[in-house]
Amino acid sequence: MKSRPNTNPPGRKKIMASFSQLMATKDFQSITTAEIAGNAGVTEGLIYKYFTDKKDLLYQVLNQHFTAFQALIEERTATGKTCFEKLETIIFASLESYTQNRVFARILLLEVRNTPMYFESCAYSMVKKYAATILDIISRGIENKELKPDTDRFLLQKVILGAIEHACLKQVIFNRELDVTAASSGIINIVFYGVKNNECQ
Amino acid sequence: MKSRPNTNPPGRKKIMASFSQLMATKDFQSITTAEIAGNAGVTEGLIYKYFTDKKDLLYQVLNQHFTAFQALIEERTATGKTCFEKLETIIFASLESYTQNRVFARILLLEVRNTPMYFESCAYSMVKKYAATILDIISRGIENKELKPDTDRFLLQKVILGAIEHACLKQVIFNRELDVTAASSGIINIVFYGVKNNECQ
DNA sequence: CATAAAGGTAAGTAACACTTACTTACAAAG
DNA sequence: CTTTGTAAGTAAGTGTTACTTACCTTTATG
Repeated sequence: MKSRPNTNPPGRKKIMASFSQLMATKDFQSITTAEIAGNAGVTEGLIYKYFTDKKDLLYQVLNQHFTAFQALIEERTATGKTCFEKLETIIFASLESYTQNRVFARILLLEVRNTPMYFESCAYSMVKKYAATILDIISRGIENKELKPDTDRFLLQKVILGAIEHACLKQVIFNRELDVTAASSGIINIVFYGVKNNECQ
Repeated sequence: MKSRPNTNPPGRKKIMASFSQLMATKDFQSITTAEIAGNAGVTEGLIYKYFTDKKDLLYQVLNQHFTAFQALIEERTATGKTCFEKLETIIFASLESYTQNRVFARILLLEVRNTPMYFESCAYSMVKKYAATILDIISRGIENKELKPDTDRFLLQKVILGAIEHACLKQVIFNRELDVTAASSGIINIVFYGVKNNECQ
């Protein structure tokens, strides 16, 4: 009675790949299970051997992408020194990931949030971990006096998260190009130095 | 042959009201056309006399809410004097609307963006108008030297839009309370003055 | 080699968005 | 007062599609 190693069966991999490929050109709703199966070269029933739901398939694909993304983030932010540098790195990496992997971005920013079930999925816990990373950098920035002591950590976190999303939202939706470097340095400059003009007029 | 006035038939109104009511407790996908009709006291077929689609119904309801919202925004921003005040007003009004009208917020922030069709709807042109209002305030702020001359207007617009959204996203999703005053003044302070600590340490 | 479990298939089902063909109300024109 | 054209509303389908159930096939090991 051997407990077979948790191998990822070829059918399962094919289904996820097929689905990812379809998501590159169509939205979730208009992709049918028949289409996913046909494109993967398996039967429709097999989808439900590995995924409870069509939505579950979506979450699993998102989770797969997010796992790679989170690893990248953690690796890169380890090297940064100041709070400023770390936040710029994380913003840059986020925007870069979103623009280089439009499927990932489209799923995360446009397709999953409409279902309550998502917020109980493992994909969402990855998002929470990502958000926590940002919050942690902010907290340390306050501690070492790099940031103003009365900074609202949670609000700053939300401003940064929102800025990242909206900086690439239009580009992701309409498949346009984005200058990642300019956007990330622009965001971090606004948030750090503010936009108020202090020069004498 | 009298051209009857463009009256809004009772059936149409009942359908929109019924749908709005259902959206308060359920997500779009799990609301059925039979449910909408039953709750409205009409037959299913009538929905398709007034709306091309279930999605079209969603957009029309959103548009209705947004029209009221945009009127509010325009009325209030007229009174503000400085760029700072105007932006604070618009952020406050947005957050207030989102928290007071959760259905509107849920539709706008979570339910519509997943379909390409939305971006051709009249509801989306309202959103563009709203975003243009913010951009206009920023542009004037740069002109009259209230904002730094090298401010990236479009990026600042995105930071503000993103901040508004993320400031209330969690509250909208999980139906929690939000301190609108604290959030809006917090956002505007971060964006105007920045979070960098300039005090001598 | 028996067998148990995982990998995979094929046919079917229920639900639901949307259609079609029809009826009723009603406001003017003749 | 009748005719007529149109808008409001109904009732009974229909095709598609997500999901199920029962079944076959391969493989690995006790």
